[in-house]
Amino acid sequence: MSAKTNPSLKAANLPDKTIERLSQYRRNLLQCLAKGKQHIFSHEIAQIHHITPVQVRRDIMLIGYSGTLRKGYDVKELIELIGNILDTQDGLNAAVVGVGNLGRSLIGYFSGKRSKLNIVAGFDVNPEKVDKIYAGVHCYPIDQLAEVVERERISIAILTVPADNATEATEKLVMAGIKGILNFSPKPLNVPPHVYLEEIDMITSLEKVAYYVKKQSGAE
Amino acid sequence: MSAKTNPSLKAANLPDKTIERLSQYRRNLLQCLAKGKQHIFSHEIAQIHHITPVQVRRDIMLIGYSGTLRKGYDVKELIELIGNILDTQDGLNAAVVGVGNLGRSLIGYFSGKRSKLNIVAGFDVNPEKVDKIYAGVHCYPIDQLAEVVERERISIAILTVPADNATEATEKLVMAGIKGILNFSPKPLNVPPHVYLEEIDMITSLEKVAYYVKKQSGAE
DNA sequence: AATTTATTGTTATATGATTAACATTGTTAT
DNA sequence: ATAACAATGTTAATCATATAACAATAAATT
Repeated sequence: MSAKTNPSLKAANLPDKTIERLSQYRRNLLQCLAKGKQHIFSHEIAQIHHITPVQVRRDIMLIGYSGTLRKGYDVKELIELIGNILDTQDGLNAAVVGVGNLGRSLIGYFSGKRSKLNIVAGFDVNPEKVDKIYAGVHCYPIDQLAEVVERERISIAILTVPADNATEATEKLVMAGIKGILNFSPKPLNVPPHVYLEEIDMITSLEKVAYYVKKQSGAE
Repeated sequence: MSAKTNPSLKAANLPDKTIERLSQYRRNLLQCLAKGKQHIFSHEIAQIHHITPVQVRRDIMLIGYSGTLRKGYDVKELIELIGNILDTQDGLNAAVVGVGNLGRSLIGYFSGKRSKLNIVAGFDVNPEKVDKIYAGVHCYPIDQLAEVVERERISIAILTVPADNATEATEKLVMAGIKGILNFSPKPLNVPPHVYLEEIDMITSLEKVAYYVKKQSGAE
């Protein structure tokens, strides 16, 4: 592929926020497609996501796709193109580390949904959970982490252990060669630069809601 | 209170990201305090959270607090001041709507942790869950929502219902007078402008991790 | 055929957030 | 007492993101 015409090169530096929105666009585009909708306008996408049509068009521009005037974007093509950006050809495997309520909720959520992003293992310290199957996902003991990560080609970890175990678990994940971590624990984690870390801080999010509720309620 | 000296007025327009960080600072400051640490430098806070000391000082400046040279910030005072920003005097009550794995995980997480932000009720459509107690939280049927929200003075909803029920549940929440929603469902929700909406999109976050893992792994 | 309209695609501007630069000042060392 | 230092506090510059302005054009209308 020549550098000039390679669209993935153009997409090499997509803004972070655009990546997030592409994921969200795709989810809804899939629903549109399921409903038989073949074309969609930027303002329709915008309305669904409560953003401006310009933003939608800009995002789509950045991934190098073009719609047709007066007809909008071809839903199927757009989905495919977003897939080219977000997915790998062979898909990636993920593991849930910490099979508590949250971990099981995530397993249930993903099981069988995406073909390009699969949860293929769970890990837990609790012997009662080990070797059980949760929504089709086998739960292994933590000390088999390195072994299973290699065998199942797991590159992503979803960290849902209690705060006190988060640091230790992270070290093991890094040692095992994990490439990306989605951290739900409220502890700031230390990972080397080649491991991508994404945080979901539910407590902070809730406190933020509280802050804005307070603010709107005529302040103190 | 004069406008000039009222610190809450100054704090009226704190950046969104600062609010998030304040919540995170506080969590760790509480731990520091528990360990007996009475003073802390900006670079220490920064190291914990993997950000720059300048950012920390700037955030603290914005809330109108001052440390002492060579000694850093008084941990206790800083915690208190962050509390003034984030908390209300009497605290706020929250409800978990959708008592599945995710909902229960959140209930378990918060139960008895924060005095200023309490989960006081759960709601679910499943008759088997109704009137059960989860980690001290009573689960009500959805059709008692308005009633219980008023009685328990609930202003915040944590929405953890399946995607298909999210829109309907949101309407009911808005009708019931909820002031802020923390939405875990992957559906874009429609709320009037006086209701603050914060989204946690776990699927998008995971797809983002996948994207960056792909990107780092030598592309394609 | 000419004009209007509805839409996309792109460039320019504005806003928001982070980082850098630097000014300030107690404390320690000489 | 003076100088050097280690920290804070603030202003300025840079960077990222979103919004606004507008250019282009195919389709519909007259």
